[in-house]
Amino acid sequence: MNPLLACPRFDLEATLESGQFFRWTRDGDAFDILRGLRLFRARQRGATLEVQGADRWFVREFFSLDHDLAVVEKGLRRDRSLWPALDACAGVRLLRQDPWECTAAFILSTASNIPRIARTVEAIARTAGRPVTLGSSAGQAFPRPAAMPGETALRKLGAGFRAPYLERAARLAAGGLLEEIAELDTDAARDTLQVMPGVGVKVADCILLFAYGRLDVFPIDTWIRKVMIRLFFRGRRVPDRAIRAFAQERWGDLAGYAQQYLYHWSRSGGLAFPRRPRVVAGNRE
DNA sequence: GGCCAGGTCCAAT
DNA sequence: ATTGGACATGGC
Repeated sequence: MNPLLACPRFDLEATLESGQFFRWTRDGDAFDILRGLRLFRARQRGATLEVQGADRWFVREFFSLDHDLAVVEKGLRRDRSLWPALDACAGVRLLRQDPWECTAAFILSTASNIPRIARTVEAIARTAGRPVTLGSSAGQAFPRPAAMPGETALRKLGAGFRAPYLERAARLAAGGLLEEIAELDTDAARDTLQVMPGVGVKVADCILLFAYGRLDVFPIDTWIRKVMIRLFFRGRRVPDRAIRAFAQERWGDLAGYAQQYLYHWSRSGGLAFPRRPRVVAGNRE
């Protein structure tokens, strides 16, 4: 009844903690995961994944266990500058999230932070989502576009200035906008996503990378900008398009993984950004 | 308390 | 085409 599946080069915990997905909780050595309308539980033992509440196919798809991380790592290792990030992110995979859920979360992500995004997403689900259960644990799925609360309610739930964006985006999603995306090439898909209010280049790229498996996109946020400028542009300010062009040319279809590793690594304190020189007891650090 | 936060929108160069 | 400020809310 509980599927076991092989998961070579996979780190469940690190993947969930890498900031791409917000609907999970830890329960001892297991994780409760809400993906779309499904609640399932996963526990990793070495290269084996034990799952309750979802079939193998669903889990394999969600965790992108079909991605060949050996190829990803080998390709990215050509860049010495990526070694620390690669070492820190072994087994981190890009997920295939529910497109609407991912869209909503990243509309909420603008000028915010992970704990707050997760909190607001959770609040919306508690208010408007369908109850889902798995054995003794229970949760609420994130509401489908048509069931999203209105602007006023979203504000009360902590969406802030993003509330009207989210409401209008939900309307567009309910009209089928997100179903078109899969059929389009990446540039057209990005343009189409940006029709939704609150979705600019960065958010669109996150959606493409985290929900549609477009591994060639390279979302640039403040962390990535900082780390890329430091690693590859000698600390000189450059426009985002220069960073994108660089990533695209350098990493191609691996750019998405490069981004995720750089993001997770830098955010977990990896780069050891030189702190402002501190003067301590007359000694300079 | 002011500043910044997984940006985007809009108006003014 | 590029640049600057506003936008809610919360944490430090």
